Order: sequence, then structure tokens, then C-alpha cells
Amino acid sequence: MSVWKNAVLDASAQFDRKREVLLREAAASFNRRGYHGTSLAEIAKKLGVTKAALYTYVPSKEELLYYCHDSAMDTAIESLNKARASGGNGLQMLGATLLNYLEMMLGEEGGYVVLLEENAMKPVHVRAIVKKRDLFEHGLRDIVSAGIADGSIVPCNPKLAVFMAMGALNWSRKWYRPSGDWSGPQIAMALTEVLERSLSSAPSATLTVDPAKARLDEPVTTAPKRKAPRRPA
Amino acid sequence: MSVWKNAVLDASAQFDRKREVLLREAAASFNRRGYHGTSLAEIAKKLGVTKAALYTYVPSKEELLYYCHDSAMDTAIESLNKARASGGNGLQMLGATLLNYLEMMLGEEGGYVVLLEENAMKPVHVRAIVKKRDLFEHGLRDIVSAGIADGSIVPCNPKLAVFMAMGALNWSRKWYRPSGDWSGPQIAMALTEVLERSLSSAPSATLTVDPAKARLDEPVTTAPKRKAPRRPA
DNA sequence: CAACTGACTGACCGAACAGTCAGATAGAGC
DNA sequence: GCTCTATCTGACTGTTCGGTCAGTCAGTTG
Repeated sequence: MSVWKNAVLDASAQFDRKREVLLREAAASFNRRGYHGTSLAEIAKKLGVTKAALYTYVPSKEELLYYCHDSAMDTAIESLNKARASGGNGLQMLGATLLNYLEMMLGEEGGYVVLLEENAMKPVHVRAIVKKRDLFEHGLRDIVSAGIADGSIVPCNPKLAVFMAMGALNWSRKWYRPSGDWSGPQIAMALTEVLERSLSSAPSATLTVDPAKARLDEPVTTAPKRKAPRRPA
Repeated sequence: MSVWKNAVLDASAQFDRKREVLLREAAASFNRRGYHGTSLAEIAKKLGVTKAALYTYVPSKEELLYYCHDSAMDTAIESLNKARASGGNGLQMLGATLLNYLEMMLGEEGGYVVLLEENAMKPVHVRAIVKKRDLFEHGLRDIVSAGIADGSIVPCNPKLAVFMAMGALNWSRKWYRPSGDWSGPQIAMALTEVLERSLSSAPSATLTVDPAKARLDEPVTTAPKRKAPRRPA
């Protein structure tokens, strides 16, 4: 690893940098083989060090998992806040959040998303993660509720709608291949588009047929493509 | 386990029954703690036997995982064939398949769905499972394509649409609680409804707000609730 | 009753793994 | 050059787990 053997930076910056690289590598391995299916020696080998060296940066394997989860949730909540700050109606904020979330998940850096096997952590850590996850999910539900109220989102059950969206998004980790035809941002765009359509009060008349040709320099927010919001009978 | 200590049946039926119970229990444990996180002793204890007894029914832990995956895929493909046989337009067939799939996944019996950690299996088994999974997914894509052709589904990318649907559905295993407010069939109905809306050429003007109150004796197929299919400009 | 069969047990083995520790190493500050 | 300290190594430990095996036990058949 190039980051591992690198002078220039001062001591504490080196430490932080290496710790970050470790988290990333761990998350990638956990994602691929699962927490229990990944050994510390395996991670260490990829970083060009021995297992014992990892304990300089992390007190235990369990806490390594916890840190991965924690970073991922922080990033998720950040994407939520960013979307909230940018404003717009409920549907637009929802779309912006999902797009941010997915882009960071499929990004080059890999984000350190793990999401599964939370029960492998100690109860204290499970509680901490669940708390943050609930913060994120309730934030999303509130956005959906706001969207229903402002007419941009069709009346529905916000809890279920968010569960569905999270499933559709998180599942992409299973089938996304960086070397495939579709880039991360292209997938993010296309998936978000379908999800928006499922909840929009004015669903678009068409969807992206070929994500590989999607132009990514277009504005992110998907304005309703037909006319005014429509309320149910 | 009541099934384990039960006379009445003849020998080979007993064997098959017990084997099935073992598969179910294993799948449930694998789903909860992951493959590597589940020990055979743990499974055996739940069945009231010792670890060694399991080897009467299964040659190895790895093959136990394989059998779980295999059964799940067979059930999935069966739900696909059933929907195809029942006919209707593309959107209706898609909805019927997803509904069947989800009902079996959330059913009392638990189906033995696992889906994750395939890479824990031997390459031969991975190939066999991937083959069946591809059969299922390509079947779904074909249905989506048919729906686009017959005008019931909005033009979109079938591959991406199916990935999204599978994610939304499979993710339910993460948050579904049999003891919760919503029953399996109610969730199946509500989720399928949202997914249909995301792809329908004539999206409904409203969605189920309270899945707990959904009437399950209604016909399954969701007829377009507005008017004729609309094609893109 | 006696011979046989298949399910099952409890003790055991070897491998893999998380975590520990004494010591090697190398850079920073004096 | 000398010391101090942070980082890292390689060998080690205790434990857990998948898998094996000799032998027990219950049920069946004749």
C-alpha cells in the first residue's frame, strides 16, 4: 500500500491516514466475505503488514466493525443534511438524499458501508449504530411526509416507502461491478429516477433505458415532468 | 422440535421430514447471524440433537448452505412459472411474481431464503446457484420487456428495474418482524404495489397508507387505476 | 430372543483465528 | 552519537469450530 509507506506527513497525520486506509480495506473485505468470514490476517496482508500491526490502530476486530458502521452512518446522515439544506419540495429532497447516498456507496473510495451483520457487535455498539441509523431513516420518513404534505409525493406509507428505497439502494452493492458497463454515478442516477417515479405525484412518462448513456452533467433534481401535483380522489 | 421425535411416519418419510426441518432451521440461523457466524452446534442445539447427528442428513456445512440456496431458488423459479401461466399483461405478471416471491419469503415457514454469502460455497455450487438465479432474473427481465412491448410498463431498462425490485424485496428480510404490526402478506401487497407503480405506464394516483388495514382478499392484480397506457413523447 | 440396521452420542482431532507480548527497528529530538 | 518513542514483527496462547469415529441405543425383522 502506497499510503502505508509514505514519509512527508507528520506523525499524527500519518496515524490518521493509515487508520482510515485500514477502515476502508476492512469495510471492503467485510462487504465481500462478511464479518466472520474475514480474518484480520487477510486484511493485514492486503495492507502489507502483519496482523499484530493492526492493533496499533484498532483495539479489536469488533471495534473495527463498529468504526466501519459508524463512518458509514455519518456519511449517510451527512448526505441527508446536505439535501435538507439545499431545499426544494419533498420529492426533490428525497431524490437528492438518495442520490448522494448511492453515489458515496458506489464511489471510488468505496465509502465504508457495511450495513449487515450488526449483531456481531457488542450491545453497546449495536445500540449506538441503531440510533444513528434510526436518525437517518426517520429523517428520510420525515422528508417523505413533507413531500406528501406539499403534494410532490403521492400519499403512501412513509415507513414502507423508505424501507423499499433503502433496499433498492443497498442491494446495489451486491450486483454493482466497477468494471461493468455502468459507472457508479450512472447507476445512482438511474436508480434514483425509478425510485422517485414510484413515489412522485406526477410520475414521469418515461425512464432511462440505457444508464450507460446517461448524461451526468445535468442538474440532479428531477422536476416533475408533466404538470401540477395531483391528489387522490 | 416436535418433528424430530415423532413416530407415525415410516422411516424414509421421517428422514425427509427431519432433513427439511434441518434446512429450515439452518436457513433461519444463516439469515440471522450469517454463514460463518453460525456454528453447527448451535443449529443442532435448537433441534435438540448433537452436532454429529446433523451429518446423518448432510455431508458438510458447506453443502447445507448450498441446499438452502438451492431450495430458495427453486421456490423463486416456481413463483415465476406460476405467474407466467396465469397470464395477463407484463405488469400483471411481474406483480404476481413479485407477490408470490415475497409471500414465500415472509411466510410462516420462512422459505429457506439465504441469498448472501454465496462465495462461502465451493465453486461448483456457486455456479449451480448462479445459474438458477440467472434463470429467475432473466425470466423477470423478459416479463418486464414484454410489459414494455404491450404498453403496460413504461419504457425503462429491464435489468436495472429487476435489480431494483429484487433489492426492495430481499431487503425486507432485514426489517420484517413477524410480531410487528404488519403481516407478511400485508407487506407483500404493499411493497408490490409501490414497485408496480414505479414501472407502470399508468401509475396509480394513490398508494396504501396503512398496510395493516390492507384487505388481502382482494384480487392480486393491480389494474391501471387511471386510464389508458401512455407512451413517452 | 437374537441378529441386524440406522439414528445418535460424546469424546476427540487438527486447523483457523483473535488477541498478546517481548523484542527488533527506525526516526525524532537533544 | 545517544535516548526515547511509536510502529511493527514473529512467535505464542486459548478458544472455537468443522469434521470424525467408536460405540450406544431403539426399533425392526424373522
